[in-house]
Amino acid sequence: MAHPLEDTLIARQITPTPMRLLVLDVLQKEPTALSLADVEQHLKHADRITVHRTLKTFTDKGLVHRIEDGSGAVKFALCAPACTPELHRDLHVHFFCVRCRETACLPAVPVPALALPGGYQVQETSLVVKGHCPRCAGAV
Amino acid sequence: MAHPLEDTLIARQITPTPMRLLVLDVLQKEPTALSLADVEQHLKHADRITVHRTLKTFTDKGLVHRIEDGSGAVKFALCAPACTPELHRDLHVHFFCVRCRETACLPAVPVPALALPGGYQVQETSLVVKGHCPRCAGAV
DNA sequence: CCGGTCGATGCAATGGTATTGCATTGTTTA
DNA sequence: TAAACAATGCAATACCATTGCATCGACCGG
Repeated sequence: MAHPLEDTLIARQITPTPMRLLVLDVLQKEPTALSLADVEQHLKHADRITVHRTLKTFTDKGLVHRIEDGSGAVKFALCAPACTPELHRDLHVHFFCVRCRETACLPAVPVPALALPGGYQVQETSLVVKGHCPRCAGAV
Repeated sequence: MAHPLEDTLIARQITPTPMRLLVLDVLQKEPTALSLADVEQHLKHADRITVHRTLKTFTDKGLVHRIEDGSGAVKFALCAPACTPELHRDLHVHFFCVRCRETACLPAVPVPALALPGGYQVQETSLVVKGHCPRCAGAV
């Protein structure tokens, strides 16, 4: 089809706008998770607040997921197609490199099932591994 | 012994001071992890920056561990005695209740071993589960 | 064609948390 | 006693996230 980016937004019930297409494009091209400031830097002429609200919209609609990697800033990455706003199905591990401060999604490593004590109602699980990524580990 | 709090600090090579003993006392008495603001609130007359540096000292010495639970503020909780500044041995799951915003350590739930792709050098693993704690789940 | 409504955008301003600089206090040590 | 050092406290700063408000533009009914 002619406009795959637009279709991606429409499938999530997000009105396609130029700004949203730009943000989505950046997210699709980057292999790592991006913070608000990262996206802003890719789109030199974009307003910070608008990007912020765009990412919030994407998150609410289940298009991207938030990653709190401990870097101080929340990062965002595209969700798997099976994810919905209500249920985040794409439970994978995130790796935060303390050297280059990049956060990578590791879809091949699922979050293992946990046996919590009784009474806890789980909504979401976040598993972040910190260390050196292959590139930085080799460069030391 | 007469001063178990002092001995705890000395064992970690931390000079005991009144302020540090107070902070340690608060951490020991609270069952949940505490943020900087939480500790500050327990110690009405304590300076925020001093508490901050006290917690930083404790973290550096391996007495407490940092928990980034996504609440926006970093929280702190006492480590197991086996932990050292170099190696954090007490790898357990943390539970963040989205209702009361309290973070609990779940020592009974260890972090499972992960099979990461080759090349990654792991330093630290953080597993935070979000949802409703037993108290809040029952109160709904 | 016109006016109204609504969503999206952009600027300004605010709030909260973490952090640093510097002066002061207090304790140890020569 | 004086110097040295650690700990403390105040002031100021930086950074990220968020909200309020005004504007723009598309869509819709009349």
